[in-house]
Amino acid sequence: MAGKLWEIYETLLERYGQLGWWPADSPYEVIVGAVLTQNTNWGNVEKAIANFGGRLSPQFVLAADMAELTNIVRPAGFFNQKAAYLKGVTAWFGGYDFDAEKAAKLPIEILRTQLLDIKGIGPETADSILLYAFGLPTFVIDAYTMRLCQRYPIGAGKTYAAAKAHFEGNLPKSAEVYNNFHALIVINGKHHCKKRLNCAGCPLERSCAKLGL
DNA sequence: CGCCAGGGCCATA
DNA sequence: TATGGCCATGGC
Repeated sequence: MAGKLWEIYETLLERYGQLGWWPADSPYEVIVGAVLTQNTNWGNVEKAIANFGGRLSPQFVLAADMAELTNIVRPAGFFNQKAAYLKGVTAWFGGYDFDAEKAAKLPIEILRTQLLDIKGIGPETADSILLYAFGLPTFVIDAYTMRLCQRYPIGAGKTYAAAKAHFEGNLPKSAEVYNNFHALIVINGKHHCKKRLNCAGCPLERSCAKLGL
């Protein structure tokens, strides 16, 4: 499995190591974090998670009234929408008895379609849930990944679907690889490949074209 | 003070 | 199908 993509993976791996990633303690917390982090700094998500005060569970979210849930979620921004989104995705998860292993036994395309039908769950949030909560092999394309694709000459395309197809078509179909690779892209994005780029010390700098800024 | 952060919905053409 | 406005907090 040669190619530029694999080179990037190995370069990032050498720098940051295996991350085995998503900062959460349970599949459901991954789901909540995936919604709350939409266009939002992760630090704000942590504040919102902390506001649950150990009560974070599907049962609590379903039972909470909107005013309370909105208040808990407030630090993550877009709180009115996100509180409603959490209700929706949690109700869906209830269809699988809040059991990630049970859900993961279904075909991934079925689950993905179901997730995309939920208001507030778009492609990135759906793929984050499938990969990081359920351990299923789907590649997550986020702002950091698109930015990398724009600046680094790998021909991944411009749309979410094109980039996802490019990554999945040039990597072994492995949830472990997808998980770690996406995590590495995010970590490197936070350190270096931000909107305003910070190339000093970036492990990819030698071969990066810095296209589109 | 302005910019930015691990998106997605909806109206418009 | 492709843009553009909108949603909102907190750190820097």
